[in-house]
Amino acid sequence: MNNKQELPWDNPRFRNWVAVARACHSVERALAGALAPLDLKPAQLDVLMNLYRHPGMSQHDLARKLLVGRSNITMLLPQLENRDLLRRESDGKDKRVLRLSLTPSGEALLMDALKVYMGLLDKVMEQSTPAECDLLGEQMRRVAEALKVE
Amino acid sequence: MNNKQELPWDNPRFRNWVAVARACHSVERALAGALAPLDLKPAQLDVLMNLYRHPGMSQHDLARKLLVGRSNITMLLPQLENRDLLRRESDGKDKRVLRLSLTPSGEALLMDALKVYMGLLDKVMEQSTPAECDLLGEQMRRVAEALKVE
DNA sequence: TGTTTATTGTTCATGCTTGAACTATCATGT
DNA sequence: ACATGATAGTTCAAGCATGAACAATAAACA
Repeated sequence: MNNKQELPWDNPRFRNWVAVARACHSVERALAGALAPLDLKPAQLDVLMNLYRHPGMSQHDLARKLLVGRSNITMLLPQLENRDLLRRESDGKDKRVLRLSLTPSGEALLMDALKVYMGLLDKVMEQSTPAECDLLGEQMRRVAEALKVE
Repeated sequence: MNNKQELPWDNPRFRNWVAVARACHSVERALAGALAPLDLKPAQLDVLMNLYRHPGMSQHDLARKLLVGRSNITMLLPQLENRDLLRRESDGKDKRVLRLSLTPSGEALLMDALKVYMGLLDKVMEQSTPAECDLLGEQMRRVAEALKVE
């Protein structure tokens, strides 16, 4: 009756997910270092990326996209707004919401940051074929989906 | 000359890594919620897991394993020690280091927490075959390795 | 031996994230 | 129109993680 027989480390899901978490953590920290010269942090880059793809977003929608509290957005945006990287314009129809969009300099900084990010990912995923890479993304999208609605 | 042609979102590595990061974030938050009844946080679970597998570790080694600063460990351990989940015993040969090990109740709590963790992973990775799962882990170990030595 | 350098763990100030309470605005239903 | 409830954003206190500076100890070497 050795309980090691049922240890999670013998389970593929567990063992491999631990690797996912570690890799994610490593990349996050490496990204933070690589973005430092741009005076940008990963969380701020996430904001810029989402505003680039979804201009006119509200803060609430942005918070949901980033899986983060609304108050976090409130604390995050003024820094970027003061650096003239994004605009917050109040919606004409609903005076509660603020519509977010990148300024040209915000877009320019985003492009620089994305080059940095891509450089890091190219180095880090060098050994994965495009097919493996797509399979990876597919699994991860399923994982995120499984946690979405609940 | 549309710069969208070279946007990172068209690049498999970028697009799929974004999915990895999002999934990781989701699982982390779901795990935090699932562990709440045990009054345990993901970072604390990481500590218990590592001490279970590597009893007698020093705080420095633990910090490196967890990809975290030493001061973080210093702030993290007293909570767990006060709950009688782990012991810190000074090394006889080197009076600087503290040897860490789980107490029986620490091990018991770890087992409970692992059941919770496994339950979450089973739900979340339900759609991935063992082979896919292993490939996933293999890629992630390569990613972590690529960031290791530098 | 004595001096210099490295390493372990701690302390502390800083910044980030969270969740709860709050205000202002809109939507619903009577 | 009016009451009720829902939603967007803010404020605030609390908890975590970080990195720099520090004390104690060990290692390297003259």
